[in-house]
Amino acid sequence: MPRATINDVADLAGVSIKTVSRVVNREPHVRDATREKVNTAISKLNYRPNLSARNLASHNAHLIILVYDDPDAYHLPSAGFVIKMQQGALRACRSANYELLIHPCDYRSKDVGSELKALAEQIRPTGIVLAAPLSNMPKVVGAIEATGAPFVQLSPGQESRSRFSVTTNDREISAKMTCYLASLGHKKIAFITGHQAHKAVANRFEGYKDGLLQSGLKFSARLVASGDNSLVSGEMAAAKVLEQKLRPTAIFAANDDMAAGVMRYAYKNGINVPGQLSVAGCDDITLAQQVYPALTTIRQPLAAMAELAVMALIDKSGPHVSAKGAKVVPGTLQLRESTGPVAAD
Amino acid sequence: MPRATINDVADLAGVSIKTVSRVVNREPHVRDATREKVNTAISKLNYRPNLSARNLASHNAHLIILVYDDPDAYHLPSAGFVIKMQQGALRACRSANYELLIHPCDYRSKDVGSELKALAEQIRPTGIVLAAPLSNMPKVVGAIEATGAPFVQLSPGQESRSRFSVTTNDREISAKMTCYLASLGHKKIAFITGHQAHKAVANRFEGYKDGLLQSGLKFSARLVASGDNSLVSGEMAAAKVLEQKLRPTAIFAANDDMAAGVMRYAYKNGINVPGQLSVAGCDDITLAQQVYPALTTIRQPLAAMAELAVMALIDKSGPHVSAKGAKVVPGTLQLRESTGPVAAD
DNA sequence: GTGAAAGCGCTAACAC
DNA sequence: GTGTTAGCGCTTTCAC
Repeated sequence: MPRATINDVADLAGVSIKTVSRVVNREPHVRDATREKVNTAISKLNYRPNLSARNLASHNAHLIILVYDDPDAYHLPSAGFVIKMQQGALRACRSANYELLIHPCDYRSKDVGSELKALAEQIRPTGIVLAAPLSNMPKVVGAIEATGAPFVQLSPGQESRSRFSVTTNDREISAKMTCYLASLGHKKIAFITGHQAHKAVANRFEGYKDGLLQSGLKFSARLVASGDNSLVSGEMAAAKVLEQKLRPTAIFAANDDMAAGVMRYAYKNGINVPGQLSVAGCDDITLAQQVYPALTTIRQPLAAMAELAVMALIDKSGPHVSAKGAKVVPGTLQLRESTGPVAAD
Repeated sequence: MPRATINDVADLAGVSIKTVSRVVNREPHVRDATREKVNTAISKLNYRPNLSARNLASHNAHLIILVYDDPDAYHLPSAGFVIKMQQGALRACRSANYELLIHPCDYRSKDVGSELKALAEQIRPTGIVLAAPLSNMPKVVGAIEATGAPFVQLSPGQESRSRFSVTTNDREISAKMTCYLASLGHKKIAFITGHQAHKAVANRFEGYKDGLLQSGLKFSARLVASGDNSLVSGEMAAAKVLEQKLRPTAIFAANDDMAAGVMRYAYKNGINVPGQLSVAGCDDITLAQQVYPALTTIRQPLAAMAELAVMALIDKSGPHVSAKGAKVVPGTLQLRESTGPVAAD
């Protein structure tokens, strides 16, 4: 049987289609009795509004596009990271009866800009959520801005006063983690930096330096190694900082994957964690609880951030894209088993 | 500026909108010269067809819904598992200019059936891809079937002749893995079963038994422990089979998460892998290469399966939903470092 | 409070 | 080969 239309409902309820439309869209100015009649007809006919028709007439696709770097293309976002984002975005979409379209892409491709431009023009979504590191690439942001589609940047690394973004307190919380390690008695705390393209991750390095300062510790370049956010790079960075005279007793990695790499190095080389070496990460992805011992890390409120971003796009109440500026959802320390007091010499 | 419509293009090219429509949809019966003119106008105006209008007129949403169990709700699908599925589905969608809508849900909820029914009726997608374990729940499958929406079951565990499904050779390949372990000299090979709801995972247990038979080994219930697909359950299952007199020298887990749990147990208890214990998993999720030593496992061609499922929904050529029956995409053994020859006594 | 009429931008069916 | 004419099912505008 063909699906019931707004006309069928109107006929059955003995009203005009406009009234049905009002009821469906929860508009005011409908008498309760009328509303009742219409609702009865709706459920009797099992009526559901046709989205395409609604979108065509209202010039609103009722659709959000979530754009992020493809976990397969490189090792930037881990699968758990993406899933968390999707969950937050979906939560917001569902509560407002919007649909979510996902669009992973390769941030390294020359054409991301035009690819996303075409996407926005083709779909004409209600809004776009742009995840890091795409959110901190001027070419990408510029391309989307040019289409006129409303968009929110997730963790752009550096806020723009003229756009709307949602971030977390990377720098502050990283300082706090560093202070925590120092409070355990660690004097030589190494840091593994993350991927170049990812500005938000770079902020964590600044936080590390802040933390050293706050704890009265001296910064040493020899206690810093660079990674690219991947587990292997963490493993190699661990080798670099641990195979030298100035040997750290704690390592703080800019993300969990690299921290897991550090633990893998420790395991291979018979170094006890946290007995001989404390390890801390950042993000709190699933992996953090799968490694042994479970990883002390910084819980990044990714789902909440994505949810807030979508809300800003679709909700009239609450913070709105048009407001510009940055909304900060603070992260928190997750103390687990991979960190402990410094060993007596 | 408002977006160009098909009328603008027709005007500029000096043809009718129908001709423009033909060019856009790559229909035949258009002279090359005319096509050329239209294409020029299209790019000059940067014209993109309005999807809502197209869908409304053509009664096709050009949209696929991917339904799977929410990784957050329980520990059934790991994030990597979901991402792989999404990637395959997206690949197929993009090549055909379809959009993908994701819909994670909780398979344990009483209302999944009606939830999915409402979804299908509301969106009226071109088709639905239903992942395991939802794909093997009669209530869920029945609800979707009732809407009349075309759908494909992913790994339903047991094939139906009256529906279309895409599966992998769980049983055969698990037998092969068991034989491989036996070929390394292992005589006592334990198995950790997976989650009840997941029929496809149960097939792996059958494959394990087949493999024992093929290798001339005897099945013993004491070498079997049950898990629920989660890492912790694998850890507990390892404890069960290893803390007994009939101690296995190899453990084959029905998925990678549980295999990682086994390795975690081994690590905690000073058991060398693969020196004293060989460990094998199934799925080949990212985690398999993140644990140390890297996990020998069965590579499940999840992306390929999802891609094939979507193709069946949208592509006229190639296998089509209407064909019914099951398409099998074979898995393969991934030999890594967690398995080795049995230790001399 | 409610309704009538006019589209939204496209495809389908059929004419030429 | 190409064009004309009707809708698709809804929202919008404005009248009452």
